[in-house]
Amino acid sequence: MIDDFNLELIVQPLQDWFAGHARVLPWREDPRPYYVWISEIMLQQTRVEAVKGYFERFITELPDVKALAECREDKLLKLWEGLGYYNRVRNLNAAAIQIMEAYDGRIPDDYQELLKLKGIGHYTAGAIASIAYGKPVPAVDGNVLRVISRVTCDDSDIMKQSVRNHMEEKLAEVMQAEHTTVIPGVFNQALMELGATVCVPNGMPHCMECPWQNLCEAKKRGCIESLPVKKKAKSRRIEEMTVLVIRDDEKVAIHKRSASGLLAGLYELPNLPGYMDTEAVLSYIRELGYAPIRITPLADAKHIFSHVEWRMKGYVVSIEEPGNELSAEDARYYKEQRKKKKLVFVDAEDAKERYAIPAAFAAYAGYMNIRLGKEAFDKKEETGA
DNA sequence: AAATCGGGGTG
DNA sequence: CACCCAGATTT
Repeated sequence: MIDDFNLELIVQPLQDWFAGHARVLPWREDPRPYYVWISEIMLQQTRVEAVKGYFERFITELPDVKALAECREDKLLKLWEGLGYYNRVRNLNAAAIQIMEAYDGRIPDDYQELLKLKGIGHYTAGAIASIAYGKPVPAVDGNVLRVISRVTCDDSDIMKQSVRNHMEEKLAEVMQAEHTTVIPGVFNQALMELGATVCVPNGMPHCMECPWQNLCEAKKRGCIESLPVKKKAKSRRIEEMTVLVIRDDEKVAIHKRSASGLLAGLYELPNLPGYMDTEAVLSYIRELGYAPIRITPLADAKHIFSHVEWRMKGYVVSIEEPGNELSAEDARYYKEQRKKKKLVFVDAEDAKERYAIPAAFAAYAGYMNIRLGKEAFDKKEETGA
């Protein structure tokens, strides 16, 4: 139990260990508030390795709060493309505007003020206040929940908000004690570093490398593998859909998703609910007023989100613009249809440079001559772009 | 309190 | 395949 454990004991071994084992990370080289903020938002539910490249590109492109506040949404989404949880970057933009208007462009150093900013919750407010400003407030993330529940051998369900609040309180007491040796930014980062590199979530923790190996209650009692306790997540629902690569000689059709919901505001390949056969696809294409020349079925694909699984059937449809055999009335009707479906024809270069397209369509990206997801980012790293 | 919101690494 | 990750917001 966390209440039966003297948390003062963990401070010095942890901070000493961190001094020799902190990873070198881009946002640690210059922990100015703006860099801490951006990195913490990117790191939400996202691994350090995935964030590194995005962080460097983001701060180069948008070096300060003002630049972030003035950036347009399409560019923000493009900078975030592949990172996921796209509301994070919209919230960054909204918060930057808040900071410009209410805080004269300066990121607040107070925990309660930070909490008022869009996209900043308990964890991130604590991280910014402690790492960038040295304030003694906790930053409890998944690593900290795991590490503390193990060292104190606490079997409370860490999915419950009440358990998280209680852990924050206990850590706040330690950090704000009278003659504490806690260095807030070091202490919080060290807890997370220990969780990420030693007291790991997958597989066996590396207890022989742990600065707490002689005081860890879970290790003493041999219950490390049963901690932390987490209620199981609900299983995913499955959605079947048909994805279309509609193209002529030079361009391919894309579609802007709705402003709310899954992948809000991103561009996608046109798709239809359910599995459709060749004939159904061809009649859909004709409804749009295009003349299909050839249709080729593609390999089935699957994409897994946290709470949904897409099972996709794909087709490449080559089309040509209808000639002047169309009556003026028909031409008008078709134009209306396309507008209603919000299809945009772009060439591959534009799709790659300007439009944020989620990794869910990576399996079919090759047919539009672009790359998506991790492949896209690795490719950019190679070419130094 | 439960659902929503991405994508990739790992055993 | 399941689980998890430097979580926040909405319902």
